[in-house]
Amino acid sequence: MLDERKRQILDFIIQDYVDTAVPVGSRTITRKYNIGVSPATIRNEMSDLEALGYLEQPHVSAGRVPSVKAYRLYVDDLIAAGPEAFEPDEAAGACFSRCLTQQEDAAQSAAQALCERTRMTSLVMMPSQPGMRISTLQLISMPGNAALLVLVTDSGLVRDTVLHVRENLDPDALYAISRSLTEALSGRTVLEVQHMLAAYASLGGAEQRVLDGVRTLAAQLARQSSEDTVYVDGAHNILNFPEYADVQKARAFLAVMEKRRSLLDIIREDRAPVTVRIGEELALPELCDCSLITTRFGVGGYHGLLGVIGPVRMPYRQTVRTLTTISRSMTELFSS
Amino acid sequence: MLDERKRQILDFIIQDYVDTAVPVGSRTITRKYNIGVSPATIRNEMSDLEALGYLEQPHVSAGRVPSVKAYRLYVDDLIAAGPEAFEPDEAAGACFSRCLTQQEDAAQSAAQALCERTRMTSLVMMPSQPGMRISTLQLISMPGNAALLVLVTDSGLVRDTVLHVRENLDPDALYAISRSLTEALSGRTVLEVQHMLAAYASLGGAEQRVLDGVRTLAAQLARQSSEDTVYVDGAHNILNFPEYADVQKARAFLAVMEKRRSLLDIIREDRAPVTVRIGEELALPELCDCSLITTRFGVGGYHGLLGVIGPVRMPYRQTVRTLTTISRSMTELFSS
DNA sequence: GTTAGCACTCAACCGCATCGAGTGCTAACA
DNA sequence: TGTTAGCACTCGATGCGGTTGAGTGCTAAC
Repeated sequence: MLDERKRQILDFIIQDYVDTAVPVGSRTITRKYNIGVSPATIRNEMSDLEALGYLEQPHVSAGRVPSVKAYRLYVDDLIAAGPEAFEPDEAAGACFSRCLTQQEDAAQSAAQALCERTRMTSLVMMPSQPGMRISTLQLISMPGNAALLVLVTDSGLVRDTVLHVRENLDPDALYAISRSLTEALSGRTVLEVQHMLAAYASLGGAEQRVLDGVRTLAAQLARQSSEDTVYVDGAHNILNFPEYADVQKARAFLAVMEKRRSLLDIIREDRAPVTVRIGEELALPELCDCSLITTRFGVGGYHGLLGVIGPVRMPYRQTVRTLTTISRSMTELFSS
Repeated sequence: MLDERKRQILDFIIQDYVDTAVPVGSRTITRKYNIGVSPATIRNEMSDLEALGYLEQPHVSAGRVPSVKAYRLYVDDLIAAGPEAFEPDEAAGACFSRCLTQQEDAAQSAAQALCERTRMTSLVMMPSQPGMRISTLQLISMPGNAALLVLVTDSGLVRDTVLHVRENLDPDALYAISRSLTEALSGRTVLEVQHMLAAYASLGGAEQRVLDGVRTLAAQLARQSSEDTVYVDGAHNILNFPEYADVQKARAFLAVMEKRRSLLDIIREDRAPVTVRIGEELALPELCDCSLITTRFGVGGYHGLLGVIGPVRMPYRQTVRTLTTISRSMTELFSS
């Protein structure tokens, strides 16, 4: 399609524009990248590239800017080699703490590491886990006539709540109750438990408190088991980019990041190891100057997504490296 | 000091400027607030108010803007009546969920409610709790050769971590270990526990894992017990104000909100039920266009702070109402 | 196929005039 | 003595024309 030189010039333009955010002129290219031809030749090539749809001119006396089609070409080449081709990003790996024991902590740590390293906006999607089952229930005595109810699921999720009881129960009694609760409910899905307990709505007394607590936690988990959750971090980093020097645009961007709903709708179906959406491909007017890269992590039945959102003019190669590195760490974490 | 009419004019100017963010001219006042004198008279009064330091002129042909001294006068009057004088802000109360069982959740919910209602930036400070003691330790069996270690302190804080053990321990055995752990460590401060366990650094095996887990949790709590923690929410709301239409300024603001350190240094010592800091009184150049209102909550030995940060031109009365309302809810929550 | 030369375009910048909101001052009035 | 109408003045905001300079497309020569 494109001959060698055109391709090289296009790559130079992408590279330069990603670095500087300034439209690239023919002289800039001859000066920065010694390519052995004069600006006039470059101009001819650039004119061809524009005719082919790879370049755009903001106005006639400005340099050229890569089009979405150009980024697409560049990115397709980049990821064609497969995620294995990316050498790990040590610095990103170092940001990510490996001694995390719970899903939520891991998701947040991954989001943090991603935006620490990329200086863009990161997102982590933990997929819904339908059919989540209860593994253990345990009551723990607390100071001040209270007890902590802890619920553990088969997938390793933990939720707790404080119950206020009238009399101070001794640990052995709490343990006995815990055992019978676990026996009664272990292996059931959180939805089943919710329905089962709806029947005991008016026992009264301490028993009622305990069952209400179980139901509350089951309800929380039921929501989690049916809804994908997204963590977003570093949304304010968008202010660092000249593309969002306009406060109105920045606000619109932040609003989208906050709602999360539309973000979820976009990424939910991603199945490829690496997916890149560029500019209008995102199909959200607020994000038309943005690109979104997502990678999958997880093993077996459990798959989540990591993503980075930044300006269309982003360092794709480096960002994919960072993402795949953190993805691998997450996969390791979840497979142990 | 100020005669009745001067005072009224000053209040009008503050009110109008808070609403519109536009310097207030003499004709605006006669038009909007029927005060029964001509613009010329207002001008004379405004000239006096400027000489007294209550008004400022951005430039000679603009209207007047209230000075920090004017806001100070206004605010001092406002809070002189004491926090009881503020009728509760029902709408704010409705944003705040009362069925929260843990400190962290409550703090976050309060921060959310505050910025939901004020559309500004909210902060919640939970003070350090030196001498925090361990109340209960409990191991709970988890699927996949793991155990959850839960630590409860005398102040009701809960921390947990997942331990990976080689063999799958049965619940009774875990309970027995929990009881002896609790017996050994209950009543000790988290610092003591940290030091005690440093001695057992190389037992090896499952025992080691458990002790390491306890030490990790104790270390987390030790940090929390010695450091005040601040929750910040809605920092991006600053973009809604024309004062921060400049992206550079907005970024500087967000950076301060992120670091938290300097925020903490400012509010840490607040003891009054309501404290208001206006503009330069905050002594941070990044916040020179901001005001900060804090209120105390809590009972007995436990006192935290709620705060709202917004432009100097903020609706002080309404904001104090919202803050005192949420403060009261928090106090109720903590006294139960 | 490449390149030097040249006319052309257009955003950015600057200076200048205009406009209008708002002021301070003065003199007249109640 | 306090209030007000009138008026000159100030100065930011807006708009306009000219200049500059980066960058282009085209043409002709190599």
